[in-house]
Amino acid sequence: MKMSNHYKNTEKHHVAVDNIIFGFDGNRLMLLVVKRQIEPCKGEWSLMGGFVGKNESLDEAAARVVKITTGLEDVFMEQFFTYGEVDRDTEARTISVAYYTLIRVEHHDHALGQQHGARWFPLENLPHLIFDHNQMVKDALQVLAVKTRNQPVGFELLPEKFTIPQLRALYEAITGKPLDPGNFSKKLHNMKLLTRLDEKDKSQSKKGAFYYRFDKIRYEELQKEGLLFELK
Amino acid sequence: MKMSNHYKNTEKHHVAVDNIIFGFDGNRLMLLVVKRQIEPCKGEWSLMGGFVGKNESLDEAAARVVKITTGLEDVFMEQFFTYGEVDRDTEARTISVAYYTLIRVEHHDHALGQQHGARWFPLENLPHLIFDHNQMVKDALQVLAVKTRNQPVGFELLPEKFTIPQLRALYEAITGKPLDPGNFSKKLHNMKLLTRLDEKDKSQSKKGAFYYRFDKIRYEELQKEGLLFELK
DNA sequence: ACAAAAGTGTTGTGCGTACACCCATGC
DNA sequence: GCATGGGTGTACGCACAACACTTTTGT
Repeated sequence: MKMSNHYKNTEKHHVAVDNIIFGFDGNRLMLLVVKRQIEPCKGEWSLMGGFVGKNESLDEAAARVVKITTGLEDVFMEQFFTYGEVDRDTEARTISVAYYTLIRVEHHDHALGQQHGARWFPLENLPHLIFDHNQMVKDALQVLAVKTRNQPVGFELLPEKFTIPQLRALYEAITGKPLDPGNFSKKLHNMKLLTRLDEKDKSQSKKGAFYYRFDKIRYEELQKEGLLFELK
Repeated sequence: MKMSNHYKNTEKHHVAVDNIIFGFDGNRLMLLVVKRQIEPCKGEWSLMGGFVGKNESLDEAAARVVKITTGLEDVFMEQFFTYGEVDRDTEARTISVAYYTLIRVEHHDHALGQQHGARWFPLENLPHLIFDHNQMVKDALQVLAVKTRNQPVGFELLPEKFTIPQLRALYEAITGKPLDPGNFSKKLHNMKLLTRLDEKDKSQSKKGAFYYRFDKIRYEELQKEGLLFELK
């Protein structure tokens, strides 16, 4: 353990991570929020978050809070902004590094969730959240919407097997705008990131929509070639 | 002053801001770095940064460090990532919120800069910087390059009056790729964001290139209409 | 006259959009 | 057989890339 410290006279701050955890129920984009377990604002709705530990990186802290409520590891997660207004936390100055996370709702451990007062809300019908958490959600959604335009984000939110109309519904939920079914379908096929299965979902139509799987291998190949991130 | 504090048993951390300050000398993209004035690594090259004060927001801290070395206020500045690996600072755990800033080199107060050991380096010829600062520069440049594709960033780096070839050189420096002079020129005119002056710069060619001014009013109009940020 | 850079014109191509139309099937 | 959503085909336009070509003027 190091003894001398040239920074010892400089201010220290509470640092938290807050995680905007998105899910998708097939129609609507959902958000996982929790009943806050500590004062202040104990019992109010809040994003899932936590203080950054002494020997824990930011990414580790963000992953930790996801695991606590959902039981999931290795999920898609991205830091997007750090909130540092002096008075954002009513108790004491806290700087919060915000992440958003995309998970499959059905993978999530509901028992564990309930234990921690977690609950899914549809995005368009969120309760009031503490501090600046509602703003964080808005910002996260916007970042997600921008990403969507250039990158095939969103597969993380769907089941292993999904239909193109399901994927379209997800994109409509993210961007808030209707998409042309035909064009969407063709675009996806052009990307060649999906593998069609010999099975149809007939719950939505008589004809039925083919199930697909996301072709991760091909995705990684394309990324290596830099084709996806490149807007040309 | 609040006495009770429910967070009092939670860890606190040093929090810094580091600012990637870009400038442009007409040909090359430049970076402002300083000789570090505190231990550890005193005397080594470093990004301009500082610890976040007790009653100071992150944005305020980032603006403060810009002003210290350049004398400038109200510059274009954007937070882009927070670095929180446990060992990134060799002295003590420090979480750093990184910003990038675009300034006009000629506006910058050189005397003030020298006083603080500041110096401009061309981006392609940077010295070794402390900690993860070289990585920060890389990341900042990539963010800037992505932004460039959808938004007319970069005017902040040029003088009031500039020629289209100058602007093109800047974009080439940011993206690292050559651009077609003719197409670039036409594209800019189509945007209608520039006002042509009755004056030419003949230093680069016999024919001379017209000077332009950035039409901020028109820019703000377009932004309001959401035309610029929209990739459609 | 010539060189050299600024800038315009011309054409091809690929992609997104709009939308008509065909397909499969349960009722 | 008809309604319903899934999916294909087609036509148009725009934005961009490629590049030939004109303009300007110092030497």
